[in-house]
Amino acid sequence: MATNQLYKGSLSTIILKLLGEKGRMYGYQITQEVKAISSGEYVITEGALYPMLHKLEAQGLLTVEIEMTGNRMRKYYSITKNGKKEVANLMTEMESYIRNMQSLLNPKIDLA
Amino acid sequence: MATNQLYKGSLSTIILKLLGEKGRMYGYQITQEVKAISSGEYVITEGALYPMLHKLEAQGLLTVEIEMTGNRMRKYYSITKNGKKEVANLMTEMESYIRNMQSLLNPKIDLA
DNA sequence: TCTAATGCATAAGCTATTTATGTATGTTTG
DNA sequence: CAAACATACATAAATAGCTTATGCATTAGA
Repeated sequence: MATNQLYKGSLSTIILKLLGEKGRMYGYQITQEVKAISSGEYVITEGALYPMLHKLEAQGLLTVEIEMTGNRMRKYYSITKNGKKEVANLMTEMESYIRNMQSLLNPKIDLA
Repeated sequence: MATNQLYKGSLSTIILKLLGEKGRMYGYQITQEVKAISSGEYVITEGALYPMLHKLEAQGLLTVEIEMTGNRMRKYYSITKNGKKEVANLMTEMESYIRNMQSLLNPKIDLA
């Protein structure tokens, strides 16, 4: 990973939002989806993903169902009611963050 | 700090960009400026600020001049040529981050 | 005169992450 | 058909970027 540090702190927001939009997804699928949407610029590492999924489940924001595709296990995650509340808060924080960054970093806003 | 984790990783970008725009600033002044611009939503702690200023100086991205205002010390920082190169890279990364977040979190973009 | 603000600094601890492994199945390719 | 790569889960150690806590000193305000 020669990538930048900016994505730190946004993983839970991304996971919850994605599950809120797309319905059930399994871990590996989330990594592929995020990589695709970000044009390969954000690659979620497994060491970050799986502990985060377990944490969100432990917090009651996600539920999990294990399914077998042939001999291969998949753990499908879905967002809970509390998860939906939480994602709304996280989205507000993200919007506020982006707004503040734009203020801080683009002082040349055209107010004309 | 009950604040969110999203600001992690953006401190160096903010400092360098601010110094690139405003010219010389001292540490405390940076914290006040950032707090004001973000409407109090981003408060840089001293424990984060000063080590970062020292790090950026050690990397040759900032230079420092000590001045006395009466009996009170101020350390004025200015951006170097290498700092300007670096801030350009960091800005590109920030723009890319924000673009990717908007793709990931606002799937309902009007393409109409 | 006590408190808050200004202005610097560092050390310990926390937390989200990266890096490094590990296990196992399925698919592609030389 | 064997090796490499993709799929799919998992965890532990190390790292990075902070927060929290503390310290010192000057200045302004209640």
